[in-house]
Amino acid sequence: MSKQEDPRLIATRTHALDASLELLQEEGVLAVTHASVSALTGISRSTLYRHWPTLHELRNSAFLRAATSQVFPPRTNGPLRTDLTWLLGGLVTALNETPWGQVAPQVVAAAATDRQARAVINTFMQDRFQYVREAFEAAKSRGEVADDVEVNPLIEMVIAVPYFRKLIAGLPLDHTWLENHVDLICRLATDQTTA
Amino acid sequence: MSKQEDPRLIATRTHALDASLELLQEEGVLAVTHASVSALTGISRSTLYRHWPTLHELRNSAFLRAATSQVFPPRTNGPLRTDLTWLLGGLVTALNETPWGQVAPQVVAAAATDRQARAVINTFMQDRFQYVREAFEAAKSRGEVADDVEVNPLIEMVIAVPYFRKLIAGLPLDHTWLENHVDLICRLATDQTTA
DNA sequence: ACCGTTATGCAACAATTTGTACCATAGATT
DNA sequence: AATCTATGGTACAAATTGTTGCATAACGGT
Repeated sequence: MSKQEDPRLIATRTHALDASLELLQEEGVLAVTHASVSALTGISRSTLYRHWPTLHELRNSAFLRAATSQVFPPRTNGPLRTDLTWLLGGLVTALNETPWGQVAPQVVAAAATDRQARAVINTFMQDRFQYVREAFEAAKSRGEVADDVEVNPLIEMVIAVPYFRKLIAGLPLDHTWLENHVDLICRLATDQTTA
Repeated sequence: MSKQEDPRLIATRTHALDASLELLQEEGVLAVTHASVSALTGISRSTLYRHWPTLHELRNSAFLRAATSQVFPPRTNGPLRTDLTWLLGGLVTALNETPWGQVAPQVVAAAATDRQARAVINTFMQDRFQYVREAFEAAKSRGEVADDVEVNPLIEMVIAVPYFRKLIAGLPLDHTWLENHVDLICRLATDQTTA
């Protein structure tokens, strides 16, 4: 049998990453160091170095935690408009009210030079894409969307705009915007004049 | 008469920022320090501290230089499709082949906690938005786009998707994609069934 | 061409940060 | 109870960061 892990290992990892995430949100990546996490948790610096030998690993662990801390279930039953509103509502909530909204831009920046950070973003995005894709496929199988409609660009649009608004342009994600956005996407998806 | 600025000031600023930009691209924001710039340029550390007393100022100067180093002229004569293709072509080139593509994500990350960096992004984006807006307005005055079409969400879509692909999703910006993207936008803009 | 002004370079320095090693102790597993 | 194993504490070397004083070189005006 695989032997259980020492509860002390789990405890320090958990506490340390909690603190890292907090620092990440409030003061940015630069504030996440072995020293600062030690000060915030009471865990000794040497212990932290044992768990995460390099700063890179410590920060990437924090990134990963931020990315996985907010999952919500997709939905593909209702009409396309309802499904998209649901999915985007979840994304909006995640960006507005969970650590991910604060942390994502920093992971994005890290991803420009760090392949581990890039991997965090990629897997996270693939999941998001998959959810939206399922909504479109379901709409196709219900006949709500024509079979020959290319969904890839639509999926991108669905997700790109909220991320752009929040991370890059610094614009708010409110209910009015959401309705409008879903409207546009649905028009593109159900327009029969597609080439 | 306003006396000229000491050429030595200009020279050090120029050389230092050139080097900062280089470091920014190749090794990320963290690599931009008074010490590293000094090593790369030969300018003494103390001189750099005189010009940029804090690390913040040094890095923000580098950000600003990256943001302003690539301007290209807008165009509003041809049909909407042509104008948009032109504008997006410029953006794609900027993101693919100028420092901005490498630097932008780092400015975005900094903007999450630093108001100066946020300002750099904002002014930069406002210019971009303005260019695209002018293209749509011109199309309206030509009667190519109905007067009651809301352009703001369209402008956002035009710009959001390439930024998302490049900075966040890590996807390529090629010619095929560009054509496709312009197609979708034009369909939204010229569709007369708008509510 | 000269002279006061100003920017730069150099060196030395304190303070902080970063990473490593060692040892004693507390907790976990058998 | 005995043996591992993880943690905490300390001390330490090395690198980094920011400051200061002074000599030198370059500039601008006369």
